[in-house]
Amino acid sequence: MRSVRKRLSSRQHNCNSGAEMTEKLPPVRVRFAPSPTGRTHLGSGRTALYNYLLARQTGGQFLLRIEDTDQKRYVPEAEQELIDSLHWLGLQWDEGPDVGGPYGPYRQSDRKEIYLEYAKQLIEKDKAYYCFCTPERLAHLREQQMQAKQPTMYDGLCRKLTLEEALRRVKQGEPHVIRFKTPKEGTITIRDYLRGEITVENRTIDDYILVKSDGWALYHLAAMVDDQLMRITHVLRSSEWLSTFPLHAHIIRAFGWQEPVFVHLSVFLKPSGKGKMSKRESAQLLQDGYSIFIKDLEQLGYLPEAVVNWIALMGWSYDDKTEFFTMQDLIEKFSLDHLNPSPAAINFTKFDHFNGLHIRHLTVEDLARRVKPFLLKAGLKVEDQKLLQIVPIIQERLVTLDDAVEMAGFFFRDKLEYEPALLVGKNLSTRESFKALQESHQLLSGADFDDKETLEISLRSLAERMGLKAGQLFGILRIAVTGRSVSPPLIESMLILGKERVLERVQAAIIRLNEIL
RNA sequence: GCCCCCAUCGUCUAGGGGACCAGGACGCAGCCCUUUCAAGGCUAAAACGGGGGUUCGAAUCCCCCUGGGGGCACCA
Repeated sequence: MRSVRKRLSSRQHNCNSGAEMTEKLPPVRVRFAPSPTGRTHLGSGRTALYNYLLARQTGGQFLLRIEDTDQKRYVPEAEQELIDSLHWLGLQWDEGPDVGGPYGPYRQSDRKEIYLEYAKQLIEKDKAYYCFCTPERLAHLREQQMQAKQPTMYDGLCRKLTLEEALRRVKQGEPHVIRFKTPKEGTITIRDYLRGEITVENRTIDDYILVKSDGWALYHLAAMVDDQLMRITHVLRSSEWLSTFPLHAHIIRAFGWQEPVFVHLSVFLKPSGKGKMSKRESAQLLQDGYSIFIKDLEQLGYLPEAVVNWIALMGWSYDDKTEFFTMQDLIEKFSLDHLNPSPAAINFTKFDHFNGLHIRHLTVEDLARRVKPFLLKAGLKVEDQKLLQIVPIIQERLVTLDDAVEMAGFFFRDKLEYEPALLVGKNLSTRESFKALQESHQLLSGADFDDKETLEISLRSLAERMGLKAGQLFGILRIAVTGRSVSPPLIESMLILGKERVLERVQAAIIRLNEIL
């Protein structure tokens, strides 16, 4: 059963007399807390999006918190890419490292002392302890446990130390970490919004390290402290965190804090549905014109609107038919209650469909504005006035913005390149095709290029007079005028191109065909 | 190996015990429209992983199996 509403209603049935309704939440405080260690991908984008939607819908706040406590893995470019990606998607945060806010700093590397302070509180409460075991001993221990087919966890050696003894060794400068003192008996019951209650035996939860020997806190401590201090009400995060969720609950309870609502979002699987995306597969994807990295998508000619619509629907649905959503629609309609806990395979073909859909929803001016950089990048000399005329005839044919280069490039090129043999019409001889071009040129020279209907009628009657099908004639002219066997509608293209250039091109075609006659 | 989560067409999904010989979308196939390609319209093929329960009745609730996924760091 995938619907969460059902779980909730059965749970709340007793106190609710069964009158279950989807109600709007009071204002939430939510956060997106990425670690700038690599490129920003679709999964992060979706997590950020859902958080953002919830904040906007309820009139709450959306915060950006940078989780950079691990200096070894920090990549400066990653943070810039992250920010660019979120902006491109249209997500703005209310509080964050760049915009500030009342609960800062929003960069964990600026909060080192805070975490240390809270770690010490836990030690005082006997909920954490100093551990002096070396990484070597730990690695060795793990190896032994693996071999013995035992669960791999800390054996609790330093847990037995008295606080006095530990403090003495700390004072002597002995390297140490701080570990959480997980209860070893009983169970803990935690609640994930999508999955309901999960009960775990405490003995399966490790004494995780909270503070490393270099004094930096690990995620488990830092994130819990920050969420509390920043007054976070709902934590929407990747389900990769589900396995450490019991630990997190223990930490929160050890402080005596109230737990935010936890929502663990399903992960994205690679298109085959077998496992997460790997480096190698990402490279292959790019070859095919796709990418899981948001920044790449922009360059490949995808619309942020389409990305948002697409990823919103991977793991969430509104009803049994609506599929087109703008950001505004999503803000209004998004609900935690229609989230799907099972993993979803990424489907780029569907993404293409959404991109086309959103392209078709753009105004002509907007689409022209967005297509232009792609044409320029291809080295085309774009005239704005002409582009505005072209856009309506290519709009419904574009899958990505980049497609415009192939589709409309002929409007902006001086010379067309194509195989002369293409000028031979379907089921026609070279001579017949040559004749058709000559006749066309003559007709076009005297034609009026202001009216589509008239021009089309004249060309059709020319075809008829020559005993050709309209399609045969149009096919030849299409090559002559656009250089392609597939193009936007021919007559409209000719009108936009203008009489002079059309005649030039037909003339050039006659010459070329003459060469292979 | 250990722990946890998940399970409806190929894929994304609808499904709140009877309204379901399971609905929508992408893709695929066919047809219509048509100067090519699209877009649009119509039609088709396509799923409740298996086994046990509970119930008058199960895609829906429970258990087991199987399959899939995630985690098991002085990463996040």
